[in-house]
Order: sequence, then structure tokens, then C-alpha cells
Amino acid sequence: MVQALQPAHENLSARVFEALQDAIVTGDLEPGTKLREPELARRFGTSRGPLRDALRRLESRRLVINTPNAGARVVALSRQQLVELYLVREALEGMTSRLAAANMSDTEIQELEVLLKRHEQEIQRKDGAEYFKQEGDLDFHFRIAVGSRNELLRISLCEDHYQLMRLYRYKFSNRIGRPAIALAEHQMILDAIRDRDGELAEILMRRHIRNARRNFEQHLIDTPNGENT
Amino acid sequence: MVQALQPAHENLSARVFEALQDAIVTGDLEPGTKLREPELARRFGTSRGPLRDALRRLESRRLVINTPNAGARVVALSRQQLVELYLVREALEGMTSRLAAANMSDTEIQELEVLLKRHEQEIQRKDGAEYFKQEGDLDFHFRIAVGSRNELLRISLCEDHYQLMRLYRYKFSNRIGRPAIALAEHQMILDAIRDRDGELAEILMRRHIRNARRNFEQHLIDTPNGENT
DNA sequence: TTCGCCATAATTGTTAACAATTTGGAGCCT
DNA sequence: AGGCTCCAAATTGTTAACAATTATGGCGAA
Repeated sequence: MVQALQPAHENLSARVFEALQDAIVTGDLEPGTKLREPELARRFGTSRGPLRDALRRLESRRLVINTPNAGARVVALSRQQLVELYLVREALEGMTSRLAAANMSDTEIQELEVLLKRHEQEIQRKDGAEYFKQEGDLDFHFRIAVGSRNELLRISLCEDHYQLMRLYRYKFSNRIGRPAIALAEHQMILDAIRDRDGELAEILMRRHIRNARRNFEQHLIDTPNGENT
Repeated sequence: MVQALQPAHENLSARVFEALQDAIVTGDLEPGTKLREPELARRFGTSRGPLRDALRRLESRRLVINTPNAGARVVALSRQQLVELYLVREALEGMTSRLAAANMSDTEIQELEVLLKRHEQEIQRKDGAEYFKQEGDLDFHFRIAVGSRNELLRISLCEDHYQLMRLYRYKFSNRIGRPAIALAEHQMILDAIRDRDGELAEILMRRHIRNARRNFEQHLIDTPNGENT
């Protein structure tokens, strides 16, 4: 159950937007759920105006799909659409890595090293691995997006596509051994960035995401009756 | 001056959205223009509700920037932001071309050939070249996006980024000789797609957009005092 | 039973009024 | 003159009522 909004300061529209996005991404509102304006307005303690505003903003992030005169629903990505998302990420994050190799500060690179060291320990200890490996993975990609010094790329990835990825992160948990493989891939990407080798960083990042996609596609073959349309 | 909306059928919000987008992209409302809700509502013959709705949708396409409690303005891209846009296009359209080589139908490829033949004639006759070469260029890229059979890519490019490109297409008209060069690049990309050589198609498309970006960047160096921030 | 139709309820779309915030400028002081 | 404060006007944010559209459910006929 979603609770009312406590933080003041911002306008209602923005607060409802964040609360709704959180409810969707955490799975509190499951994919496909009908989003009725009067009900949600009551739940968030506001009127329908700001709520509609929030729905439009969520629609632009593809977390909500709206059909005119019929209402809004939480997005339910098909397997095909998830594959499409991987392909877009492959393209965008390849470019991101290339730019990050040129533009990331030495400090940021050192912080990335620390992050990966922590991931290594997490995986060895296997504590909280199920949860952490996904959020940690996104954190790695997130920092590279920031390091690209390209705001358009950063917003596309961090504020749009990653939210969608988070929404589906629990659906297809990576297979046994994949976290360690992913970490090794992250290490290689970081090495390339440290060497300021943009071309290699791009190639490695694309291969990394391509591997994740193929892992997912294999998962589809193994379990033909998924929960997605 | 923007006129009132005649087409019925759709809801007001959608009609205002399209009319406003058109006014922005055609330059009727210049970059940086303050968008006052009461004024626009009068102009489009509606109330502020649907108008705010339209503004939010334009915001999601980056054609409008909204600062809370201070109102909305037509976007005014800086030179740096335009460079960023080229880089994003390079990444996305590279992937688009790769996928189009695999997924475009033979009919679509033939239609692309017809399109390029027409461009060739247009350039030789030099009639309407100034206008056509830009819209025609976008048409070429548009069809490849469709041919990728990736809806996420198609929407990102055709409905988001291309509108921004159109908004700035008149600002930096390609230099002498560039249209012919661009056409030759288009030809090579089409050849690769016809050969179903996705890898080559991607390389060529990226080089094509990279060339356009460098052409633009050179333009920046030559004319340091641009109209953009 | 099952299909289609109609009335009713629920939901979305739109409007206008009210509240809160920001902007612009007059007037005053230094 | 220059800059500050404060008031007024304009603009954005929010709400609730009304209109239009869509979903629902019962009824009757084949």
C-alpha cells in the first residue's frame, strides 16, 4: 500500500510523480495495473489535476501507458520490448563508455575502482547478492553515464531506461555464475576507461550488454511461458 | 501567428499538443519564447487544463523546458547540446542501421532506392535544394528507423530527436558540396543494407552522422558568435 | 443458454474559480 | 543616481464541479 506524501517544498505534481514512480518501480503497483485517477488522487491526498500531471510525466518515461478516454495502466513490457530495451542500451551505453574514457575525472575512475572492489567482496561473501548485484550493476552503469559528460545521454539512461530496467530486474534473475562474469566484464571496461581507450571501452560495454541480452533471450527459450505478454 | 484548431475527433489535449509542436518546430514560436498558459489557451481556443497537458508532453520531447512556478519556454539548445544530440543520434542510428539490414523488407529497400534517386535529381537540378535536402535527409533516416523493426528506437528517433533536429535545421545549413557528399554516404549505407551487411551499415551510418557533426563543429569554429547560448 | 441491446454507473476530459507564487515597478531612503 | 522595500498585477498551481465517453450489468429475444 502506498502511503501519503510527507515531503513538502515541491509542488504536488512532482511529489505525486515521484511517489507513483517509486510505487511502480518497486513493484508495489504491478505491471498492467489500471491506474484510476479518483482512487490514486485519494490515496495520495490530492486532486486529479496534479495526478494527471504526474501520469503524463510517467508516460513520457514509458512507465505508464495511456489510451485516450480509457485510462492509464502500469506498463507491462513484452519479452520483445525488453529485448528492444537491451538493444537501445547497447547503443547508448557503448557511446557513453567511449565518452567516459575521454571525459571521466581521475577521481571518478578511482571511485569506480572502489565500487568494483566492493562488488567483488559482495559476490565472494554471497551476502545480499541477489538484491545487490542488480542495483550494484545499475550503479556501475549509472556512474559511467555521468562520466560521459553528456547530459542528453545521462538523462536518457539514468532517468528513463534504467527505471524500466529496475522494474523488471527481479523477473529474470541472472543465472548462476553470471554475477561473477558481469563483474569481470565491468573490470575490463574500467581498465579501458583508465587507459583512456574509448574505442575499446565502447566495444567492451557493447559486448557486456549484448551478453546480458543473450542471457535473457536464453532464459526466454528455457521458460517459454513467461509472465509477460 | 498560430491559428485555432480545426480537426475534431481527438481530445483537445492531443490537438493542442500537435499544434504547439508544429508552431515550435516550424519556428513560428522561436526558441526561448515564454509560453504563457492564459495566452496560449486563448490562442488555441481551449482552457488551461488541456494546454498544461500539452506542455507536459512537449516537455517530455525536450521541445519545451519547464521551471516550476516560473513557467515554460520553447527550448533553446546550446551548441554543446546540439553536439550531444549528434552523439546520441550516432549511437542510436548506428544500431538502427544494423537492425534495418537484418529486418527491412525488400520492398522497403526498393522504396529507399527510389527516394535516393529522387534526391540525386533534386541536387543536380538544385531546385528547392535548400529546403529539401534537410527534410529529405530526415526522411531517409526516418525510413531506416522504421525498418529496424524496433519500436523503442523508432519512437526515440522519429518522435523525439528528429523534432529537435528539425527545429534547428535552418540554423546551420550544410556547406557547399555537403548535400552531394551526404547523398553519397546515404548510397553507401543503402548498399550495405541491400547486402544485408548489418555491421557495415552501422559503421557507415555512424561515420555519416559523425561527419555531419564535425561539419557542424567546424561551423561553430568559423562563426564563434552564434545565436545559441 | 447466449447474444445483443439499453440503461446506469464509473471513469476520463474539460472548464472555471480560487490559492500560492513570482514578476514588475513605484516610491522611498541613502 | 542607485539600490532597496513593498505593493500590485500577472502567472502558475490546485481544486471541485460539470460534460463526454466508456465500461458494466441486467433484460429480453432468438
